[in-house]
Amino acid sequence: MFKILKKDKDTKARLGVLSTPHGTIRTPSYVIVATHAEVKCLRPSDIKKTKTQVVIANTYHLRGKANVHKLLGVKMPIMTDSGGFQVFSLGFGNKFGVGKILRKNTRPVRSRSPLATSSSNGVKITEKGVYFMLDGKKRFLGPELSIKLQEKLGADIIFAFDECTSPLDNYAYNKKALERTHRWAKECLKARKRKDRILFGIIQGGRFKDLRIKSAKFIASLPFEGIGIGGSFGNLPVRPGSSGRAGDEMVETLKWVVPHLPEEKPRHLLGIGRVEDVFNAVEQGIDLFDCVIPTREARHGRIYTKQGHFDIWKYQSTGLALEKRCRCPICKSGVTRTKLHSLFKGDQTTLTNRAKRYATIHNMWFFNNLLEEIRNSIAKGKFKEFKKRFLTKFKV
RNA sequence: GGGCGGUUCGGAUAGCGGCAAUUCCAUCGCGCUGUAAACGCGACGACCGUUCGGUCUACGGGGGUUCGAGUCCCUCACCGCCCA
Repeated sequence: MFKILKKDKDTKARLGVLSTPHGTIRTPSYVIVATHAEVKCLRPSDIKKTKTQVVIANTYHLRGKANVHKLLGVKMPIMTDSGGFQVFSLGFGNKFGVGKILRKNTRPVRSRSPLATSSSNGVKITEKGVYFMLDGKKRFLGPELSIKLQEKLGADIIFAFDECTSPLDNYAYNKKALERTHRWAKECLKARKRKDRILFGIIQGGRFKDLRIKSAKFIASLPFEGIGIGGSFGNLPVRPGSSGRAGDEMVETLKWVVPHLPEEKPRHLLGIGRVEDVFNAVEQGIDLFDCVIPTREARHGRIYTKQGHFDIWKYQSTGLALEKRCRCPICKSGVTRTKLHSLFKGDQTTLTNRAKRYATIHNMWFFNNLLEEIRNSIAKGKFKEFKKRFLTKFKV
C-alpha cells in the first residue's frame, strides 16, 4: 500500500504515499509518539491541529488494553511498536544509564555476555522472548504474543518484535542478538493473522557493518510490507573513518543498509528525530521516523523555531513571539515567549496545563510542518537546496 | 511591667558542642533521539590552586565557658504570642 510519487535526483530522498485503513500518510513523515495512546499534555482534539498524520503507541505499555483508536480518540493512522525497545531501555539501558545513542559522557560499562540468557533490572532475554516486571508482576513478551497483542490493539501499522542492543554491546553480543531478532522476525510473520495490517520487519546489527548488511538483506528477503531500522548508534570518533560529529554513525549505518532494501517498501527509522537527523535520514532514503523530542522537550520548556531551539525559562520579559511568522495555532492565537514563560512558571500540577500543552502543540506543528516543507522541496526537485538553506539558519 | 517563644546563605526551614551547616522554593548552568523521565543532573558565602584540597568570612549585636560554640551561659536589640 505504498506508492512512490517521486525520487529526488540528487539524493536518495523519495516522496510517497502510504495508505492505511485509517487514512493515508504522505511521506517522508514524522510520527508523533503517543506511547500510552495519548500524546502527553494534549487533548485528542489538539492532535489534529498540529498537522500530525500518524502516531505511534506501544505494545509494552498498553498490554491488555483495548483498541488504540478508541484510546487516542482521533481517527488517524496509528502504529504500535512491538515492545522490543523497552526490553533495552528498561533493562540494560535503565540499569547503566545508557541511551541508544552513545554520548561523550556515557559511562564505559561492559558489554553483555553473548551467552543465551542475560538479566538486567529484572528483564530476562531468552530465545523464546523476554520476561520482565510490570506492575509488580512477572510478564512475558515474545514475537508471537507481541503480534497477537498488536493485532488486538488494532493499529494500522505494526512492528516485528526485535531486540535493540546497546551501543556498548560488543560484536559477539550483537551477533547473538541479531540471530535472535531474525528468528523472531520469521515468527512474527508466521504469527500474523490480519493481512490488512501493515507489518514492518526491523533491521538490527548495532554498530557493525557486516551485521547491519546481513540484517538488511535478511529482513528485505522476508515478506514484510515495510522495513524498520532500529538499534543503537555511536556518535564518537571511536570507529575509524567516523569524524565524530553528532549523527555521523547513523548516516553511515543508513549508507550500509539502505542499498539492500527494496525500493517499493516504506522505510521507518525508529526513534530518530532531531532536526539535522531528519534531513540526513530523508537524504538517505528514509520515509518515516518517530521521536519523543518534539513532545518531551516541549514539556521540559524547549521551543523549536526555524532559527533553532530555545529554552522558555530564559524569556521572562520580551514581547517576542514564540517564533516569528509561525502559523501554528499557538502562535496564531498570540502566545508570546513572555506569556508562555509565565505559564511555565505557574501551576504545573494539572494534567493538561496550558504551558506544556501550548509548547507541545507548537513543537509538534513545527516538526510536522518541517516534514511538509521537506515533501514540498522533494516535489519541486529542490530537497538538497532546502536542506542546506534550512540548516544554515537553524542554529543549535 | 511580667511570662514564654523566636532571630540560620534571596524567601522558608533542619540543626544531641566537632559545621561552610539540612531540606523546600527561587535563581543559574547542563542534559533530553522506537517515553522509565508532564522532567533529570549539577551549582548556589568569597578567594586561591589541577583532582583534591587550602585560606578567609559566616548562623541578629556584644561578651563569656570550652581544645573547639549555630548549638551552653550572660547581656543588648528586634519580632511574635500570652498575662497585667
